[in-house]
Amino acid sequence: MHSSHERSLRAFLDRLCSRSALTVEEKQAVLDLPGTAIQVRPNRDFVPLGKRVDHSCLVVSGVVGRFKQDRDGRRQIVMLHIPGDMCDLHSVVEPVATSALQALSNATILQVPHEPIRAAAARFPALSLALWRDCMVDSAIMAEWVMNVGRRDARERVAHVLCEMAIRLGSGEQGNEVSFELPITQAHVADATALTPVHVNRTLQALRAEGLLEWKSGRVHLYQWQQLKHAAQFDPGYLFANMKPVRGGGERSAVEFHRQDASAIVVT
Amino acid sequence: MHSSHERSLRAFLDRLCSRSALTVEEKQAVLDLPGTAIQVRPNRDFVPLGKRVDHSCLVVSGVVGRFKQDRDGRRQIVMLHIPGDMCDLHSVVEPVATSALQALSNATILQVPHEPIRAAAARFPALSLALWRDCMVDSAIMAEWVMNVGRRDARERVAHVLCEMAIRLGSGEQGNEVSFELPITQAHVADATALTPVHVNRTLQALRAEGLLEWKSGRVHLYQWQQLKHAAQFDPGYLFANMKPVRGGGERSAVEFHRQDASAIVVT
DNA sequence: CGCCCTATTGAGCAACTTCAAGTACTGTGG
DNA sequence: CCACAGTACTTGAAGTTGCTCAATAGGGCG
Repeated sequence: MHSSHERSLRAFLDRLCSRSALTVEEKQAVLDLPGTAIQVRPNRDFVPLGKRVDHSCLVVSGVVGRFKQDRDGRRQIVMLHIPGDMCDLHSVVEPVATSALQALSNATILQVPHEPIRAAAARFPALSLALWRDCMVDSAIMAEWVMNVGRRDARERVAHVLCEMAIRLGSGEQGNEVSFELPITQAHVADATALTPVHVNRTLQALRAEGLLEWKSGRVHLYQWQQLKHAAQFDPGYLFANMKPVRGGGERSAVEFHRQDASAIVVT
Repeated sequence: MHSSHERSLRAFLDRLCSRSALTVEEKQAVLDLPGTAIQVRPNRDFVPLGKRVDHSCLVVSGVVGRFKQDRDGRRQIVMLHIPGDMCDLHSVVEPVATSALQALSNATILQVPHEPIRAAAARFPALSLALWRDCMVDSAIMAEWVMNVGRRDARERVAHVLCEMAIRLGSGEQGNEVSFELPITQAHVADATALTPVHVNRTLQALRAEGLLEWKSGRVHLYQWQQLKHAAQFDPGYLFANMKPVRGGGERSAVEFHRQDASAIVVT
């Protein structure tokens, strides 16, 4: 029991540490957070719209979507969350949910109460900044999604989402090829890209026909990573993957500044 | 000189205090922040994409847009910022800009260096949470924009943006009527709603023909607020306006919980 | 084997775009 | 005070992308 709980928190800690340098004590404070694991069914809100919550939801396994819905039933996924994401971290400072959370596949969620998170943040200012920073990466992703859904055509949109998932899941590239598990349906892709399921289907067929990808039984193969990136107009800078973790706010000496600037946030 | 500088910071402090309860010392720490005011020309980046910045930009006057652009020149505004917004606050924890900042009208910006902000945040944990919370409101707005641009039709999109601006600008309602200054062009609305300028024009004409609004020489009149809200499917909860400011993370006793829940974030 | 969910296909349609021209502001200099 | 220039706004007609509706095929599981 306890070991799986700690493994889940470690995934979250790894996420934090990929962008923020933390001390041993700060890391331990994260690993010491309490939490209760729950199983959630696909396609049912586990955090409904407008709900005031007193815990954040760490995705342990599965894929989670943040949903908006209007009175006509039109749905939009505004964010996808993968294992290691604290999909609800913002609720630490703003506990009223402005979008619903729903699993897209069977998923395990670790509910981490806000109080201990706030206590740790208050005790370690650098940890507070790390959590804040994590939220800002999600924010940068949503900004990119506004662009994706607003200005790109169907082909670019679908390709872009897949490129993003490839990077966020840390899929190992082998040459020009990338592959990863993505246990979601075409209808979910439609909700994420603001297309209809029918059109997502046709778009995927076209990409498949070009030999750019394959997607069956929950596994995506991107056969021509460079070409797909280009087709999607995908520039991974906004994901802040592969960056050098920074301590505190990211302040740096003039020397460091020059040394690092050229290679900042470059992901091939 | 100094009095205008302090007035600008006070606008930002008011924004913070509308959602976060701060002590006198914390408030003073905000007002004591240094900054240099600059004038920026419309339609030219004052923070370019990919730039590493060491200050945040407080909008003193005018309207500022966060822009994404692709290699074909298609543009998307992912966020609008109004006076009192620290449009760049996220750069305190993530100094590399993933979108460009551009004024839409003549604007005055107060550049506030990161270092003193971080120092104040480290000294006052509640202030740190308040800043974080402010960023999360922007994040909630962007989530709503994904929905706006993704799933709503032209009429709803345009109406929704105007409703949002009405609330954020704190426009006084008189009965069913709202009015506010919005010094931006139809082309900017097109960039924000992911439409073409031509179609924005036609959409505004239709709304005007219905008697829902008037927009001339930079002033917007919404004549039928309730009807427009309905037409836009606008629910202002995501703006966290008119909420009761919370201390720290927003933790509350069970008693408070019940007392407040019913009236939380209700904006008519 | 049969059910349910997901994926696929086809045909007609609608919303929004594109291109291209023309009109009305707004501010500036004479 | 008017003429001019530049920007913003408006109009029309034709073209496309993606939607809607509806039906069929495939795949996993009890």
